[in-house]
Amino acid sequence: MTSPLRDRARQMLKDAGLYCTEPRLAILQVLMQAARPLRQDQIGEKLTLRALNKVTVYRTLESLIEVGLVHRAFTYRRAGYFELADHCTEHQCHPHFTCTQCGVTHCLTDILLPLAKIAQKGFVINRQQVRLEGLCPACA
Amino acid sequence: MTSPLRDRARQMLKDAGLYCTEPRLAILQVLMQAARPLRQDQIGEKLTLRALNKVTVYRTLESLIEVGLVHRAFTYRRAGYFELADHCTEHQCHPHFTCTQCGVTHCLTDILLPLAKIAQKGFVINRQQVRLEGLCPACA
DNA sequence: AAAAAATCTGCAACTCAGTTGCAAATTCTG
DNA sequence: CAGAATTTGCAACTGAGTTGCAGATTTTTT
Repeated sequence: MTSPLRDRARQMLKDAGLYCTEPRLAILQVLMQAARPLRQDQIGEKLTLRALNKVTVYRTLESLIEVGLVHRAFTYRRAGYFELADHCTEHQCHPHFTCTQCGVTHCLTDILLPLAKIAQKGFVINRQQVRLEGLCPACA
Repeated sequence: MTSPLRDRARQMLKDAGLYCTEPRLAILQVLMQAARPLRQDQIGEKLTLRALNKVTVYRTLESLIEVGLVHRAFTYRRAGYFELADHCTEHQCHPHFTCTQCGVTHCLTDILLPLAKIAQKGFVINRQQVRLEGLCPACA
């Protein structure tokens, strides 16, 4: 029960200082083969060897995130926050910067993405959102 | 019970072709005065005239989104999706493009934001995520 | 301005993602 | 291999967001 993929996963866990357990190996392998961000339940479905309790999946993901092997990805649905579309054009919204200290959101209007470059490659953009988090000048 | 803010809200609803109701006026006004994206419960708390059922708040936000007056904003927590951090440096993750048709996520490595420009203004960036949605070349 | 039509609101009950406490199982260390 | 440290699974829970439906409100029609 070994494979190059599995060995790489094992090494990643070792390097990160995490216990090398079956659930972690399995989940890491699923993510390494994924072509897109996956939800907890989608990860569960892709597990071949044995089913894992969803609590385990969530906790495993949490540890993998903690050591920097995995991160969370956004989607428009289930975003949880709402704001006026005020400063946004049809397909593009000004990049936002949210200060993790004071919570205020700044609109960085001059840091727009070079959309033309993307369109040039044949991508049709229907929704764009850029989000930055950190400390604003006042809190830094 | 009228004010410039309220009048603007009223006009926005009218222009959008929505019934001009008390809950919609109230919620729109809250969002117009907000310095940051708000959750449903935070919006509820800021309502001064009268309390609104959370179902009403959610449905109102949904209609406002439908007509383009409001949009959803991301946060790292509660993102719901997970992916390997593989291609990401410490504070910066490659811009992602997700095709709404086939669901595949592409990494657009050469469309990075000019981070230096932002740092120059005194912002400290701890987390950055750029997400694009639309049609990929194969699906367009 | 009243009545009819269209739409919206609130309630109660529900679904579904994600969390918590704890005992049993697994992994690492010496 | 034994003991210590950590992880896993279960069951039960929390909290965001949804649904059906009856009653209320807004707009349109006359």
